[in-house]
Amino acid sequence: MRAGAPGRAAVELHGGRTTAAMRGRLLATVRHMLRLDEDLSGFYAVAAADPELAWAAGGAGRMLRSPTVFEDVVKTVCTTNTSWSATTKMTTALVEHLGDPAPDGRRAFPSAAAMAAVEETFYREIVRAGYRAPYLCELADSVASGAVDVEALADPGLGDDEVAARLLALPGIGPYGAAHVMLTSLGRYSRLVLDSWTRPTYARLAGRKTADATIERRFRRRYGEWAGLAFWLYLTKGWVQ
DNA sequence: CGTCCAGGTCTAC
DNA sequence: GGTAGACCTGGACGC
Repeated sequence: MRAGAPGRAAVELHGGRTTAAMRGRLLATVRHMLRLDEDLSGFYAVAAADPELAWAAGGAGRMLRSPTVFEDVVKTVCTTNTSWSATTKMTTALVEHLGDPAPDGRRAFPSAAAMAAVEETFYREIVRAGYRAPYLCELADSVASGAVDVEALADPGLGDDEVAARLLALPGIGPYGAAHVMLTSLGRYSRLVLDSWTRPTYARLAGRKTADATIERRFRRRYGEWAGLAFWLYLTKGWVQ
């Protein structure tokens, strides 16, 4: 995927021939990943009245997500207590060793079944996941066996509290991970992602160090169910402006 | 070469 | 319910 003309994105296909059905599925996946059908008008209505976030009301806030919730959960575990370079190395190793290969040799992110088929030593020695190795094994096993259905967390019929509780029950997912998966993968914007990057970034922008509870109160008061998205955009304004 | 720590979580008080 | 300590790894940093 690459940027096309303003307001457009282009998808490049590598490898063999494609059928209309394949292209249809690909388009649906890309729409899903880019969250093109998301309705953020409720958020924009509030943001427009906020001098700090009025810029976002022009169309910001579509969080890129993976094709599956499982992939986002695994990647999120690989962001915890480590550097971004290590995160990319871990996820790259998963793809290179367990991913389903395409005709051109490129590989997709592995399925839960593929991840469940290898031993814990694979995650330690090849993926270099360290103490996360047993978390990744248990996660893959429970999803592959059907004991846990992480895709079901996208069900709009579920409340945020219920979804958060189920995410927190997953191995390697704590408050940060749950908030991160909810914001990026599930389109649930109420939780603030508080971690070693967002805290100091907020402190810098706000001009002073602030307790988590205070930050949450500020954003919840003004943005309610959109608090997490508002917080994220407040922090990342510099990325796009 | 030792220490610290990076987009935290879990366990045991 | 809140809070120390341990936890893999590897790059950055001070010595």
